[in-house]
Amino acid sequence: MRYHKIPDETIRRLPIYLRGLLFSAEQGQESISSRNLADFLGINSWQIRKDFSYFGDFGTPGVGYDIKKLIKQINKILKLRVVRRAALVGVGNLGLAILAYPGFRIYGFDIAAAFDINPKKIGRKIENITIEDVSNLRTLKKRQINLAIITVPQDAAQQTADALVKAGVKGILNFSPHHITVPGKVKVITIDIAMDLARLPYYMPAG
Amino acid sequence: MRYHKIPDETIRRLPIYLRGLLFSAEQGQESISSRNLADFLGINSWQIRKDFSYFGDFGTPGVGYDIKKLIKQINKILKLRVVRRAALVGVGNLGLAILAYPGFRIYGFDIAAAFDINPKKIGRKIENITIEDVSNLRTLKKRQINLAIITVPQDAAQQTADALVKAGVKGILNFSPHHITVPGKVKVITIDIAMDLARLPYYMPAG
DNA sequence: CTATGTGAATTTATTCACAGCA
DNA sequence: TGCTGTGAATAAATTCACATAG
Repeated sequence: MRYHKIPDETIRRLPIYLRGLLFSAEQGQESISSRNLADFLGINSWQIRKDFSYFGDFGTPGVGYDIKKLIKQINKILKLRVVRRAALVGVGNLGLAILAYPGFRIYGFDIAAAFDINPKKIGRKIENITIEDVSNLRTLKKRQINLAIITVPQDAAQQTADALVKAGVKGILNFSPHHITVPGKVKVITIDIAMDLARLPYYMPAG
Repeated sequence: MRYHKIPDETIRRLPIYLRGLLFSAEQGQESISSRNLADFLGINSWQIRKDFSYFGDFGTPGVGYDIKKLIKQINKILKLRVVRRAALVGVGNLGLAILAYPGFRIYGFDIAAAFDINPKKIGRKIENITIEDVSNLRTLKKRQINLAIITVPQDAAQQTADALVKAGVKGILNFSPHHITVPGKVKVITIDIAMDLARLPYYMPAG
């Protein structure tokens, strides 16, 4: 299996592994067994071993996996080795929460700019970032920002995406609960934070 | 295929369909073809037809699907027909954003209570909800709240979950980027809003 | 002629079971 | 003995192609 393409589902799990490995590294551990990592993350150990087997040799039988090497390799696969600058568009409640959310840093992301359409918000400084008018979006290319997070109301999502694509953005994380259409070169991941709640009752015992 | 179990992946997509169907209904449409729904949601039309085929007969060849019937049926499957009351624990930035987020209502959720550990926040009123001390969590059972949303810092996630389970909660949407362990009867869905961003670079063209 | 509904084919992912190494 | 790594087996999901109904 060594030289096969890494399955999409494995790619989806890599950030989860990364989180667990970074935590273990922080604790001073140097290696971890698939079993221990499994318990910590709530994933099966054979799933972890299988996933890791798609790339390289990081484990020592009887001991476990070399944490540092594994972190390095996962970062390489996910192309996270360089710090990536991202722009946030829409500084409403959700936008504010994302600006303040510490979790982006551990994956190497730096939210470097924030935009809004509301004149009252423009110029305000949040988390060391000065909010700019959306008309400034076209400066993103020069500023070497090619990732964006959309947190605008859903009826503004598509036009925001259009402006971002025009500004040279190549990846969009869309928190507006609305599908957006972009040229094939641009990758979009859409998240509706309410949607996951919607399938919780299905899995809950009757009552 | 009519009488088979609905695949988990289909269940995951049902809330997406619901969103599209509710939008179409709002526009005054009475039926919609798999193709139109597909374009709107960014999903393949054959995937939609296959998914719908797992339950009942809602389509008319040459016309499309009956929107109202379909909404009713999806709500029934997801057990969303009754308004469900949910509690939110952790009124930080993300918690505030979720309290203000309108998207929960369309799936029939009502965030009916909010809790925090910080005495300065307790008693404050946000979106018509008075923030209570976490020690009040044990009143949830009496108040018939059996769903909860966790937005506390990650080191407090497990103990929050424990308190929720003790209070009779049966489903948890966990926004703390940390796996939590609960008895088998309780369903947990964990979301890390940064994690999805982490796999964006992998799918982006080089540059 | 348009659009559903579904068996069958294909692809993809998960799970198992165990050989082999430290 | 403990834990990795991986072929093989199983399961699940996607995609196709087309018969069928309005």
